Amino acid sequence: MRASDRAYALLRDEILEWQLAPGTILGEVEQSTRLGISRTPLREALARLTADGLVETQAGRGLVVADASIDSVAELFEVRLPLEQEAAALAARRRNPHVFEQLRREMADATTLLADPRRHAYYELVRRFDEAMDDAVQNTYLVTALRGLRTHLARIRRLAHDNPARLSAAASEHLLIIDAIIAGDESLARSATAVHLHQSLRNILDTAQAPSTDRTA
Amino acid sequence: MRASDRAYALLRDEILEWQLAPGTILGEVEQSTRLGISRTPLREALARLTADGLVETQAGRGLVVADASIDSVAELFEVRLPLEQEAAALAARRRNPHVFEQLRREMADATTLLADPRRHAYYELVRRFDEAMDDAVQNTYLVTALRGLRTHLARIRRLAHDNPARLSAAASEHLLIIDAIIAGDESLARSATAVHLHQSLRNILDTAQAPSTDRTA
DNA sequence: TATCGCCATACTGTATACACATCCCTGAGT
DNA sequence: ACTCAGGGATGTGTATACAGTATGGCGATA
Repeated sequence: MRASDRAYALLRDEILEWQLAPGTILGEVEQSTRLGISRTPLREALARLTADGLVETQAGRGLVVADASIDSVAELFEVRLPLEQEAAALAARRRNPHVFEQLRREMADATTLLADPRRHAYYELVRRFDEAMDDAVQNTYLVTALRGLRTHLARIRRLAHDNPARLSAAASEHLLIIDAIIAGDESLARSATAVHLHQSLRNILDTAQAPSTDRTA
Repeated sequence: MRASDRAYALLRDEILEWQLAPGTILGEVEQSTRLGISRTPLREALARLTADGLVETQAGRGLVVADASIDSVAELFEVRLPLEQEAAALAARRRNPHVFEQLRREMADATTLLADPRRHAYYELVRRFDEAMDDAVQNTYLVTALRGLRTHLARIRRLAHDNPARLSAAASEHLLIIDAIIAGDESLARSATAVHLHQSLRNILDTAQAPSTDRTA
């Protein structure tokens, strides 16, 4: 693997996991030294992160980790809703039923996966669901747009907390979306997606650490 | 201006204007020599173009200009419709009326602008309309997604042809969208956007050079 | 004659050196 | 004491050199 790829993946992870806080200055010399590579591949990594919107050029200070707060989650969902709805509708139209029937079986068993306190298997299942959607949609522009949103969502999600009850409910919502896709019911796919995103947003806002003002622990 | 910026802007223009055909191999040495810069800034430009989706890595051949054909325009509009609709609705909700009232006056005069056979002023007006929308929407994620789509649309548009009749009709459609935004009518903004995109797509498909099969001149 | 293997070449990926701009700190003058 | 100018240091942008890898051609052998 290329050094620039490793640098990109590492910095991306660190930003998404808030190990690099918003506003952190990303000096080329400092970061390349830290990662044990030269400035050339590091610059390439920073360029990609900038294109992703995870890094911004702040006048005078050079590149900094892009700002992010719970306030932007509403903005994010404003775009996510129409895109995920369209994706679900297109998936319902073009899906391979077998793929989603398999996912349906696994999602119906989600309770089992949620027994694990780390919930690794559950998140992996959701990831495979997203992947199956991307594949079924057969629209590279849509998938590209959704990927960008998911990146930012992953970062902001870290400010909120999942609990087993919410994840169990989310699994049920996913199940309905999958049913709609299998049935080829575009209208239901849109509605079920709207429901899921609504509940997801509510959970994030309800469990979020307070924005701007310090939380009173 | 940085050399990498110039290289990016130039290559981007050449790709959008089909001076660099899809599949063209972009060798680093060849291109950096042609543009009179070293490989370092050229690589940065190519990285940005890759992020834009205008350049792809083709296994074995390195970087090539991304494929594009009239076939992908349907895909493009599948994403464009929900995004532009949401943008129009948000703009109707958050707009500054004065900005759009000014645009309305100019758009109502579009016939005058269309007298110029190069239609420079007309395209400039449409560009300012898009800009006003982006500003009114107040959602960076949505604007980013739309910008990406517009880039690809600009490239594919070159395969079709505008005529004065179509542009005049398009101006009327824009006018209705602007009216809806000024009135704060989100529903009408969505519908008027759907109408405009439908007609726009139809025009592109009707006037497009034949896809895949050679046109019989 | 066809296929396999080897060698030369070309190109990408990385490191490093250099040029230029900018910002901050210090010192002197008002 | 405050301000402005100069200089040093730090950092980005670009060029170039070097290393490693992959590819294409050519030759030899079956």
